[in-house]
Amino acid sequence: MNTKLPPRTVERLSKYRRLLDKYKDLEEAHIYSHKLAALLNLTPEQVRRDLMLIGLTGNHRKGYNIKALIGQIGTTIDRQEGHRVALVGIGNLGKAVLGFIRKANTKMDIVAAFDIDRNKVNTQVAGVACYDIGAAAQIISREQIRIAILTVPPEAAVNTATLLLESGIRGILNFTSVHLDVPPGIYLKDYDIITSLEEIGFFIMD
Amino acid sequence: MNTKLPPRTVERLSKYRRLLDKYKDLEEAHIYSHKLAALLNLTPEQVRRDLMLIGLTGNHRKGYNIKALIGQIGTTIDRQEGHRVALVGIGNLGKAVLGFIRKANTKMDIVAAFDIDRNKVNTQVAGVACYDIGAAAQIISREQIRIAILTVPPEAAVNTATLLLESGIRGILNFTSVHLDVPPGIYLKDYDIITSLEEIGFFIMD
DNA sequence: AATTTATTGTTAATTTTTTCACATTAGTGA
DNA sequence: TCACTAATGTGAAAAAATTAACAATAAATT
Repeated sequence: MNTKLPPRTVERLSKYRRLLDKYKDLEEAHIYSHKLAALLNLTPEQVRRDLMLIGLTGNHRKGYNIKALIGQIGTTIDRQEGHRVALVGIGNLGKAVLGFIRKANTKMDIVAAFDIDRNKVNTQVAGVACYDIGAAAQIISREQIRIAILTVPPEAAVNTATLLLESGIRGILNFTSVHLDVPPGIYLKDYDIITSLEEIGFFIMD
Repeated sequence: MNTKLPPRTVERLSKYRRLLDKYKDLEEAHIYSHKLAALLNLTPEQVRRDLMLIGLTGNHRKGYNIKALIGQIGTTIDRQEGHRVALVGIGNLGKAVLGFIRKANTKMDIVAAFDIDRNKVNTQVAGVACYDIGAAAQIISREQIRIAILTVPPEAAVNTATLLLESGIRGILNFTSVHLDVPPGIYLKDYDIITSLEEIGFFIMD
């Protein structure tokens, strides 16, 4: 588990696996770098380099063994015991995230969800126990949760994030479009829909 | 409107504006590159270079004028007439996207939504007219929509995307985690929640 | 068994992006 | 008015990421 992999490579490895997961029981046992590249709008060189970086070696004639590839990506980017994740904010976006993860066959397990809505607290949402945000510190600690997905309304973002960090969260996927100030050692990843859209707007030619 | 801006710069410009939009009527009239950098986890040099690239010039003593900054980013990355956008797939994620855009004060206007659910078709969802996906070609052409946000279930992704492209869509923001094959000239941007999570999982230290 | 072919593995070159370093400069205050 | 301070603006250097190029090679073919 080499922490020196470039972030872009880690992202692509995750994508290779997710794509090939669909292929693994069907079709061919092997795949060429150029095929994989075409399926993900990358170059074959990039694919080969990524696989080289995780010490995976292909067959000069048949390409890469799909199961070996999935396995090697797993031993590289997964933690053996998986990751225990909290979903914080069970609105439309939160529910959508639950749906994605449930289908995805990943080592990321959502083991608790938090909200302030009394109608949601103490129920199950898509099979996940939902707690009041006030219980977050206790549950996160008890359940040893290290990653949080933040899908609360923007006005709640900063306070909620502070609470999460105090509770032992080490990584946050922040969908709130609010800037979060996190101390060193915490891995924060922001995603902002508007930014993505505006980028598309700029680059489409008219 | 210089099409030669690096994609990263365009992303950051969008973020500067979104952040400063909140500041523009309050507080100071100016902001320093180091302040802006701190607010977005960037370096001051990066901020200054980005602003330099769009021809914006600051005051050596006061920093950058916030309104001028917002204005200049707008003339650089916005199309004057705005962008007409379709939301395709009105599930949880689709509704969440609607919410974000409604709040965001952006030039991206969602002017139509599509679904196959009879309960949604011919209603308004968050103020947006909802049509049957079968009417997409007609509506997209009539409304001159150029950008689509794809939030349909994965099994519908490829066919829906094909339909969109045939209808004149030039840019797609794809949330389906399904690979889309698009011809040159079409700007495709993928976002995959699982990939983001797995990246966090890899980089948090334990 | 030798030849051909198409692919991998990897070094080198290139391009892109970020950071450094510092001259320039607008305002401050002695 | 004249230094002083704390910014900006930007060329140059460095780092990161991608792409090109091609030797090595595994299988298929003759």
